[in-house]
Amino acid sequence: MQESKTHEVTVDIVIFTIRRKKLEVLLVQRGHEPFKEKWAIPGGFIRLTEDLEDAAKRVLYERTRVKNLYLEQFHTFGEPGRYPNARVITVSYFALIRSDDLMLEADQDLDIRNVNWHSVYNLPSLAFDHENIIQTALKKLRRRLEYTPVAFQLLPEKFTLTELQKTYELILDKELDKRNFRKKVLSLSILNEHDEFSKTSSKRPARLYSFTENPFEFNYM
Amino acid sequence: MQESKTHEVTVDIVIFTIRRKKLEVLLVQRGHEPFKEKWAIPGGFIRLTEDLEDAAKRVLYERTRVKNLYLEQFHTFGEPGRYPNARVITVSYFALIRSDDLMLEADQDLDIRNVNWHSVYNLPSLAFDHENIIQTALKKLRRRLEYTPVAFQLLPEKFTLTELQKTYELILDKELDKRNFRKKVLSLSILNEHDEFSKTSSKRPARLYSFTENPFEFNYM
DNA sequence: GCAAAAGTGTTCAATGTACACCCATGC
DNA sequence: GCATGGGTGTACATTGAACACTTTTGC
Repeated sequence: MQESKTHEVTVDIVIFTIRRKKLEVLLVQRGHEPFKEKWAIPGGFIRLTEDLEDAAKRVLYERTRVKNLYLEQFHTFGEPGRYPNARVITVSYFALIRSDDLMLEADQDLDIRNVNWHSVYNLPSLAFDHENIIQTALKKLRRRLEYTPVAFQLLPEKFTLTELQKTYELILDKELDKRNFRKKVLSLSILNEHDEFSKTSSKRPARLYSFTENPFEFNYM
Repeated sequence: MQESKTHEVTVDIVIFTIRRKKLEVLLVQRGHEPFKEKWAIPGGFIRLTEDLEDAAKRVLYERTRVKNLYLEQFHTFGEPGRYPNARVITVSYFALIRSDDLMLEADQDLDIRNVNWHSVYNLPSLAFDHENIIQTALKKLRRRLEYTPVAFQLLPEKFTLTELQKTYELILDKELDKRNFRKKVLSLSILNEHDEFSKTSSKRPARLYSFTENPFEFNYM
C-alpha cells in the first residue's frame, strides 16, 4: 500500500450571505497556478493540532474577520483528479454570515483586493471542482432549511417577516405565499415580537422580530 | 504553519445489516495497540490514487466480500485527540448490506476470527471515537430513511411487507402501525407485487414484493 | 389621494394517525 | 379447531396550498 502521508488535507468553505437582495458566496481570485486568475472558494491547510471546525473558523476569520457564525460540515471531496499534480482531500463546510456582521469588514485592514461576492445563481468560471462544491453546499443548505430555521443566521438581530421570507425565497430560489409563510413561521414559536418597527422602508413600518433560541442549538447532524 | 503532509487520512465504515431480527453493525477486534482487544469499525488508509468511495468499497470488500452495496459518506472526523500519538482524519461512510448477500460470507476464505456483528443498541466498549461515529451514522441513516426507501438495501430481492416494516422498525427503534405502514409504502409506487408467497413462516403465506427502482438512484446529498 | 409594502383568514386537499377484526394456512 | 402471522378500511386531526382585500404610512 502506498504511504498515506503524501495526502494533503484542506478545508474549503462556501460562505453564504444575503447581499444586494441576492444569495451570494464569497470567492477569492487565485494569484498563482494552478487555475491562476480563476475564482475559488476560500480554503486552507489544516494544522496538525487543529480541529477541522477550528481550521474552518480560522480560514473564515482570515477572509471575513467574522467569528461565531453558523458553520456546518457537509461533505469531503477527494477524487484523485480534483487537484492537479497532488492528492488533496478537502473537508468542506458551508457558513452563513449576517449582512450586518459583514459591514464590519470595511473597518478592518483586510486585504480584499482579490476577494469578492458573487451571486450563487450566476457564478464565474471556478477553479478545481469548486463549482460542484458550491452546488452541493446549496443542496445541503436547502435541505437544512427544511429542518431548522437556519435562515436566521443570515439576518440581523431584529428583522421583519418580509425580510425573513425573502431570505427563504433566495435560498430556495422560489417564491413563497406571504400568508402561508407568516402562519407557518409564527406557529413555530421561535420568534419574539417587538414593539419596534422598521423605518427603512419608506412605506408602512413593519414590525420587528427576533429569534428566541440560541442559534447554535440547531445541531442536527 | 505546520506541514500538512503529516496528517493521515483513513476511511471508516459503519456497516449495518439486519441479522437475528436486530440491527447490527460489523466490528473488528483490534489485535494491537492502541486500543488492543477493543472493538472498532472497519477502516483503512486511503491510497494515493484512490477515490474516497473506492477506498470505502475496498475496505468493505476486504471485510465482507460484498460488492455493490449502498454506501454513503456521512461525516469526517478529525479532532486532534481522537487518535493517540498521531493525527488521523477519518472520512466516514455507512453501508447497508443485505442479509442474503451476507450468506456468501461463509463460502469465502475470509478471516473472520476477530470480526463479529453486534447489535447497534448494545455495543461493546469501542476503540477511538467509534462509539460516536456509530451513533452519528445511525442518526444519518434514520434521517435518510425519511427521504428514501433505503431500507430496501437491507432486504433480499423479494420480501414481504412485514419484513419491510420490521426493517423500518429496527432502524427507527420504534413500532409502526401495520395498516398505516402498508398504505404508505404501497402508495409510493416503488414496489412490484409478485404472485409468489413466502413459505418461511409456518403460517399463512405472505405475498412477496420487490423494489422497482435501481437502488443506486437514491443519490440525494 | 395615491403608491407601496404590511398585514390578515378561509376553504379545500392531502397526509398522517388511531384503531379492530377476519383470513389462510400448518399443525 | 386453534394458533399464528397476513391482510384489510374508516374516521378524525393535522398540515399544506390556493387565494384577495384592507391598513398604514410617505410623499
